[in-house]
Amino acid sequence: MKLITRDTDYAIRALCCMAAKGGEVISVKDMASSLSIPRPFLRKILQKLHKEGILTAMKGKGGGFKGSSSLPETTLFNVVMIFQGDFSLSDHTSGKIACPGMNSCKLKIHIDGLEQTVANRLKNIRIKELV
Amino acid sequence: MKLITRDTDYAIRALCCMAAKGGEVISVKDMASSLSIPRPFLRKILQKLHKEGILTAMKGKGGGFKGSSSLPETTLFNVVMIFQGDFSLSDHTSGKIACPGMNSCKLKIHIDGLEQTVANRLKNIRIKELV
DNA sequence: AGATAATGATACCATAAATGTATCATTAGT
DNA sequence: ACTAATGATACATTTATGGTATCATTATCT
Repeated sequence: MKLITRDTDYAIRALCCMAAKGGEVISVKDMASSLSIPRPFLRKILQKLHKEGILTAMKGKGGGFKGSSSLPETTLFNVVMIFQGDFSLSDHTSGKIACPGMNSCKLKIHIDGLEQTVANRLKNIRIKELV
Repeated sequence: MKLITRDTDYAIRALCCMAAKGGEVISVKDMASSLSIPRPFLRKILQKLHKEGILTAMKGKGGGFKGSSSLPETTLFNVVMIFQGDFSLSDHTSGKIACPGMNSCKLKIHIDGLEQTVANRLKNIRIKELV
C-alpha cells in the first residue's frame, strides 16, 4: 500500500533541492547524479512539474530547471495530485464495486473521514518547510 | 492511490455480513451472490481470514464459514495488514530508493507521523461498529 | 457405500499500474 | 555549424492487483 509513489517522492526531493538552491538553474544531468535518480525518469518528472508551473525551464545549452515563484508554497498535496491524480483511499463507494448499502454505509463514513484527515495533513506541508 | 484494496474491502464487507448473522454458518456461494462478489475470489479471501483465525470453517456438505469469537473486536487495521501486508505510506526511507538525507530528513518525519495517524484511526474501527 | 456439496491448498492467468527508456524535434549558447 | 540542453511522446519492463481453475479432503444425506 503506497500513499506516495516513487515519482511523487522523487518530485518532492527534486523540488526541495531546487528550493534550496534558490533561483539557480540546474540541469537534469546534475540533479540526477546528485540525487541518484535515473536521469530519463527524473527528466519526465521535471517536465511535468514545469507544465504545472512549479518549475521554470531554460532550453538550450547551459539550460535546465529552476524553481518558479510558486515553488515554496507548493504543498505535498499539490505534488501528490499531479503525479497520482485524484486521490481516493478506497473505491468502496465508487464505480462497479460500490458498496450496495451506499447511503447508510458506516464504513464509507469512516473512510471519508480518514481521507479528509490525510488530505488536510498533506495540504499543510509546504516545500519551503522541508528544505 | 489506494489505501484499501479491493480484497480488503470485500473482506470487510464479508466480515460485517458474518457479524450481522451472529454464529450462523454461511456458504461462500450464498455470500458471494448476496454481496455480489466473484465467488472464487471471495472464497480465497474467506480462506485467508480463516487461516488468520477470524473465521471458523465448516467443511463438507452444508458447510461454510462463520465468525469466530475474535470477529467483533477485529479492527480495520487487522484486515488491512492481512491483505496488504506491512503498510508503509511511502518507501521514501526504505530499500534502494531510500532518501540519502535519512536521519535529518524532514519529509520522513512528516510521513512517519501521518502513517501513525492513519494506523491509529484504523486500529480504532472494529467490525462490530460497522454492522 | 456412494453421490453430492462444501472447504483446503495452491497454481495459474489477465489486466492495470508503476517504473523506467528511447527517440526525434526544438531551442539556445559557443 | 556544433553541442548541450529541454519538449513531446511513444515504447518497454516490472510488479501488484484482481480473478480463475483444479485437485484433494471432509462432511452430510440418501
